[in-house]
Order: sequence, then C-alpha cells, then structure tokens
Amino acid sequence: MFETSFSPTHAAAAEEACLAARATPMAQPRLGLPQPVAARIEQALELLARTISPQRRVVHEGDRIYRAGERFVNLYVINSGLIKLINLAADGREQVAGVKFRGDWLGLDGIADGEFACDAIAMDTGEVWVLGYDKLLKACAREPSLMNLLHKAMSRQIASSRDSLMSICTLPADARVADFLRFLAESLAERGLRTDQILLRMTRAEIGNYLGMTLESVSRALSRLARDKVIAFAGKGRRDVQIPDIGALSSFIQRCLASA
Amino acid sequence: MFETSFSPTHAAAAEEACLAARATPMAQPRLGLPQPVAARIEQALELLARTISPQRRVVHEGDRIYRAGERFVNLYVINSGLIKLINLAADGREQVAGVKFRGDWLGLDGIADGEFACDAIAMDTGEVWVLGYDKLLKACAREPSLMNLLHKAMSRQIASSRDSLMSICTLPADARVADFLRFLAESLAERGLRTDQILLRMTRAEIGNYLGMTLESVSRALSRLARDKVIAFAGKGRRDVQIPDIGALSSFIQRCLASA
DNA sequence: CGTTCGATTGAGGAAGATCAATTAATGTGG
DNA sequence: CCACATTAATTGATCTTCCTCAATCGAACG
Repeated sequence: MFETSFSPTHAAAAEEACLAARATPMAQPRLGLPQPVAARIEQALELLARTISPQRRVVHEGDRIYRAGERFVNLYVINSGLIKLINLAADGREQVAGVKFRGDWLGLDGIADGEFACDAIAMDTGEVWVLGYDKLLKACAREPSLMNLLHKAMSRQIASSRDSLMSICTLPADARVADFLRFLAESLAERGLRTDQILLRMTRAEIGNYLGMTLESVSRALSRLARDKVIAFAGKGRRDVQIPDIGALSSFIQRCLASA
Repeated sequence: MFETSFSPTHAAAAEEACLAARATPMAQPRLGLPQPVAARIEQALELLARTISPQRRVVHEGDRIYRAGERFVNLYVINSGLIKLINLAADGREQVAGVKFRGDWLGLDGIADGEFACDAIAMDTGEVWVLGYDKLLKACAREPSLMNLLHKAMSRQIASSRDSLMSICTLPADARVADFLRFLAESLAERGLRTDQILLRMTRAEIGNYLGMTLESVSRALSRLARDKVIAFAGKGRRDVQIPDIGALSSFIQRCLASA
C-alpha cells in the first residue's frame, strides 16, 4: 500500500493527469455531460477576463506556480495546460494530491493560513491567470456573480476530493487505475478535448503515488486493461492511451468490484 | 520524487472518529497549539451569533442534518456534538468521508451543484446553527469579516482533505489508526476538551471504512497500540481510549514508517 | 552508440483481507 | 432481575492482493 503510486481524485486527477492533444477544440459533445460543463468553464473564464483582466503567466513543464510554505497572495486559474499538486508532510512524505485542468482554480488552500499547503507544478506548457486575492475580493463586492464563481470553485474542490478519497479507499488497484483514466477522460471531454486518445503526462510512479500503489501495480493494471481491450497503447512509448469507450472503463471497475 | 507511499489525512479523520468526554470544558492548553485554534473558533461562533443570529437546531444521535441529493439551501456550523459525513457512490459504495467538530462548517459541498453530495449524521447530541446561504451572503456583504470566515472555512476543508488523502495513501494500517487517534485527540485538544481519555463514537467498522481497511485490521492495530502502551482502554467496553501522550502516537507512526 | 530513465514482467514475500470461532456488552421480554 | 437475542470486538488461521526485489527491454538524449 505504499508505493510510488499516485491516486487520482477523479474529478481533480482527470483534469490534470493527462493531456489530450491540445489540438481538437470543441468538436461535438462526446459523452453526454460535456456541453454544460464546457459552457460553465467558458463563461467563468470570460467573466474573470472581463471583470478583473488578470495578469497572464505562461508556464512550462516543471515550473512551480507556487510552493508549499510560500506566502499566499494570489489565486490562480488555469487557462491552458495541466498542473499537478504535490503535498508535503512534515516527515518528508510527499504525494501527488491532484491534477488540475483548464478552468480549475489553484491556491485555494492558502486562504486559511496565509500560506500555501502544497506545490503546484506545471506538467505542460500552459497559461495561468494570476488573481490577487485582495483585488479579487474587491471585484467580488462589485460583481456578485464573481463571488458566486469563487464559491462554486471551492465547493467543487471539496466535493471532488471526497470522491477521490472514496475511490482510493473502496476500489482495488486495477479499478483505481481504471477510475483514474475515466476521470482523466471525463475531464478532457468536459473541456471539449478528444478523449479517444490521450497522452499521460505522468510516469507510472506518479500515477501510483497519486493512487496509493506502486508503479509496478500501475503498470500491471494498465497491461490488464489493454489485454481486456478496454484501452490500447498508441505510438511507440506506453504513454499514449487510447480509450475507445469510456463506458468500458466503468464496466471494468464494476467487474473488479463484483469479483471481490 | 514519487514513491509508492500513501499517507493518511490526519486532520480530517481525527475530527470525526472519536468523541471526547464532553464534560471537561477548557482547562489548560494541553498540546501547544490549542490556544490559538480555540480562540479562532470562539471568535468565529461569536461573530456568527452576533451578525446573523442563526437558527439553532438540536440534534440527537442518528439524526441527519441533511442528505445527499437534497436541495442546498442552508449551511451549518456545529456548536456542539460530533457529526460524521457519509459519501455515497452511484454504484452503492459508501464511505465515512469525515468527522466534524465544534466550529466546523457543514454543507459547503452543496454550493457548487445546488444539492448536497453526502449525508451529515449526528454521532451525538449536539447543536448546529442553520445559516441560510442567501442570508449569509447578504450578511457577508455588510460584514467583510464574515466573508473572510466563510472563505477560511472552505480553504481549511480543502487543505485538510488533502492531508487525509496523504495519510491514507502513504501510511500502513497500524499507522493510519494511530494517526486517526492523533487527529482525534488534537481536534479535541484544540477545542479545549480533555484528550487523555476519549470516547470513540464510531464502531471498528466505521473507523475501518473511514481509513480504508477492515474492522479486523482496526481492532488489531488498536490492540498493538495498547500492547505498546501508546494507548490504554478504560472502562468495560473497548470504546474508551486513554492517550497519556499524544507525542507517543507520532513516534509510533514514525516507527511504522521506519520499519518498512 | 552508450547511458539513463521509464516501463514491463516475473518470482517470492509480507501486509492485510477473509473466514470463522469466541467473548463481551447491550438490549428485550418474561 | 434474569434468560435470551443481538450487536460489537477480539483473536486465530488461512488466503489473496499487492509490494518488493530483480532482470529485461525500449525510448530518449547527449
């Protein structure tokens, strides 16, 4: 139970773990839910741009948007790219605590204590919008819909981290990996990106760390998923994953639960 | 960089798993941190009482403050008693997702989608304050410190659920149980309650569900903790736990990590 | 072209789950 | 208040899952 695994909070992990081909903007609704979520994200970004014209910051793979312990001044909203959160314990343990996508907020954990609780690291080239917290609050006072946006973002993070916890606590290893892929694919679909082929931007070790298992267990789970034709590997490396049918991932998870 | 470790979230688990003897109000600082946290909680409740004189609702063991799927209208703040949160998955899996204490907010997960994502159940007789969300927002507009309170409450939940995830993902079973007790004792200490003897208000099955292990594993972990004199059982049942030294729990956890 | 890093796969072992039996505590009805 | 039923907890014996260790392979990089 302790490995270099990475366990996904589906909502959060999906959003960040994988980076779909950034090309392929907004085709058709592919899942069933993409439309409303996509619209929500677009409206949110549009509102932010209009009401507080935030500073834009381009980030590259490996850049730290902020670090644990750093003084909290700004919140961040992802416009593009994938960001992972790394949580540090006092005794040195560290864990990937989430993956974030376009439209997600970063740094909300810093409000309480005035300093950030984890590192936020770009997995990709992308752009984050920098929102001074004070300035944001002033804007919220003028524009209630902005306040509503902020509250919903926080609320969503609270709810989705509970879902992650439940996946990790109640699913066997294979199902956790499948659920992680499902989360990833769903997050991408919600943002109008293609989900039939996605590029994992995390190593097996990171995925395992996130999911509470070893890298070997992640590898074996992926091999089994491929053997069962639930996923397929594209390209040469084993980082391009094809997911012909997201529903098949859910079936796989249920099969794992049933056989236990 | 990432290892296969998984660590439990101390903060969240402690808040709910155990119930200290409610008698023994506010003696002395016992840990080192209680004072500031206790003061923060008192000030928060005082501010709420003064600015929006919330409706007060007495709850008894087993009462549901709200249920998953119910329409979100109110937020709740615990004045006394212990509340557990139960998360439900679509396929029927359920999990204890948290334990909440005096000063904690409930229902924040409902803001995003307009309905609650889990059940909140009293483990104890207690009192919750009911805050109409709309009314609260209006009061926040008049009183910025109230808004600050709300934001910090949400932020704290985000940060502490990450810590919980880490505990569960990076600690072996025995250490998870120890960490849970530590969380519990610390939460009680922060609220000025005695921590040398606490009454668990959850069954072994509930604790195990919360920590991602079986009830037998919880039982064995507690037995080992007692054999190592880190805890002791008082009274007849095995639900009264004495914790002479909270530091010994941390040492125990480190010992578990070292031996692996 | 060799080095390095990530991934895969196998073999063996350990942590924890499962199954099962026993004991203790709580509650019920007589 | 006592038999009885019920639920919770403990403990042991086994079995499964997953971790650990190790070897191999492929890709990427200098």
